[in-house]
Amino acid sequence: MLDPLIAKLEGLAVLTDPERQAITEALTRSRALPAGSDIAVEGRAPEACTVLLDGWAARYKLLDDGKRQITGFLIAGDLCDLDGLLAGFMDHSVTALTQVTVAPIPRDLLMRLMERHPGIANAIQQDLLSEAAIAREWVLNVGRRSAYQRIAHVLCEMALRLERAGLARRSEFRFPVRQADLADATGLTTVHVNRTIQAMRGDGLVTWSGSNVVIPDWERLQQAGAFRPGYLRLDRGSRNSDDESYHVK
Amino acid sequence: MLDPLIAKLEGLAVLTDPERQAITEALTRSRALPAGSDIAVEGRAPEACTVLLDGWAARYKLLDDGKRQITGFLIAGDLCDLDGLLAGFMDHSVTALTQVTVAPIPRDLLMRLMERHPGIANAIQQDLLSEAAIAREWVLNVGRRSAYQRIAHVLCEMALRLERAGLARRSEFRFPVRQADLADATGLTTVHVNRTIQAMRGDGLVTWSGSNVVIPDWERLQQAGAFRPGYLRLDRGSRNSDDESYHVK
DNA sequence: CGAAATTTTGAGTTCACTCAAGGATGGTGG
DNA sequence: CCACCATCCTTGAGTGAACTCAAAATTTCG
Repeated sequence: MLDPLIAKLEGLAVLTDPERQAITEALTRSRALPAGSDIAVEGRAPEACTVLLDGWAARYKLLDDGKRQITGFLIAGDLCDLDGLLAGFMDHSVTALTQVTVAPIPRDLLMRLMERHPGIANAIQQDLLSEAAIAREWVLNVGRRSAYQRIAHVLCEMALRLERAGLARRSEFRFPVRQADLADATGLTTVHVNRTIQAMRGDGLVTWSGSNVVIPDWERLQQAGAFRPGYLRLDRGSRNSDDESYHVK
Repeated sequence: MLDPLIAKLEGLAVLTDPERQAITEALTRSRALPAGSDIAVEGRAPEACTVLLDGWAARYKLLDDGKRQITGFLIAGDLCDLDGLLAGFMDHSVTALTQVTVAPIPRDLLMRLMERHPGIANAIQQDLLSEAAIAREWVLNVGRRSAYQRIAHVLCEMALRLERAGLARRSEFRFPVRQADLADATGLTTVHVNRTIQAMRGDGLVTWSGSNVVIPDWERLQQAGAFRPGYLRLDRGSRNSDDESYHVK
């Protein structure tokens, strides 16, 4: 797993050997940042696309009164500020939830990669679409699900994303996110998140000690969270990755 | 305003004359749909990109228990299912809130337009980015704002989007959305939306009879909704529309 | 003009919040 | 290696914003 970015993009589109190699070559310098660092800041224009190679991060927005809403979690392979790079400014910030390793892909290099390698361009567009689909699902999560469902739903999403990225099995994984972060992701308070998690533990839905999550019964958790994985596009990569699949009769 | 699509795309990127003309030519057949029609359906793969030429529509997702969450409103010029077309399936549905006029751009034609006209390709990418930014803002709206703020925020967003599209002034516009729809957009119940609107009326924030909204004091509404318009990218179109703007020293 | 859809009002309830304090956990330096 | 401190998790008690259920008033539209 030298290159979680390749794994991620291959989940979205088909890459050729030269394309894989070009990506590997693009990731030269990497650096570590401590937990709490801002990887990207709302309002700024990134000069490079920051790839998260290790650790956990979160997209978030702040209100003037200090309230914070997390709009998505990022794991190894995710692109932190691709949208900001393409749009010319960040509409949100990205913070490191744990210590992270990140690598920049300079703007010009990224553009060249996309021009020369249609597979990369396609994968990147699919990634943007995927991020948007996740954001919409989160609107639903925060708007129409109960506290219990919201937390179960977030667990389901991250379990499947980690599994797809080859970083864990869905039944057992590290989830190094504080309850305060989870509260900001679900639109709840820390206290209520705590009580809800305890209820889930009581129901045998999860074992959750420290940052280790165990899911004894996937089906049950999925139902508890009213989770339908469609929006994650888990079956992509082979399909919809090039034009041909659209012309199937 | 024969072509709200051109107006919309020009708000996102710079178009050349041939590009504008190509867009006009792409919009041949248009058809009317009654309120309540589904313009796009979750899970399906659109064969054409549906342009909303007139009327109001909404993106939404349903839960099994019948709860509905609207994740965005669409007005004239907006692309209903571009993301579904590019991704190969819709992660959400789109419904007509009023009678609407829509025009399809067949998939192949759209692809050709994007290949031949970099300005169009760019504008479409910017549109996807803009949709994603709006979805993230809605996560914040539903997750961390009070009922009062949420409704004020939605009003602010739509006022500015209508104004940008040249469809109305921000101080006075038609907002043909039922309170039940607004409830589904803000994650509230109809009853509570009703009471909150009445409070806003009492505070003199809005005049709202039938579908006519008047905003006597924009500044005050903006503050009431903790609204910051950055995510709408109102000042784009001239900037960030091509590579050059990024190379400014 | 009348039926259907939408908005409005009333009364009681609940889920999630606030404020506050007590435990647990983990990292750091002596 | 242990003591200490900071951070995070947990618990308790009271509160409140938004919800539910139900019905009445109003608007819309055929």
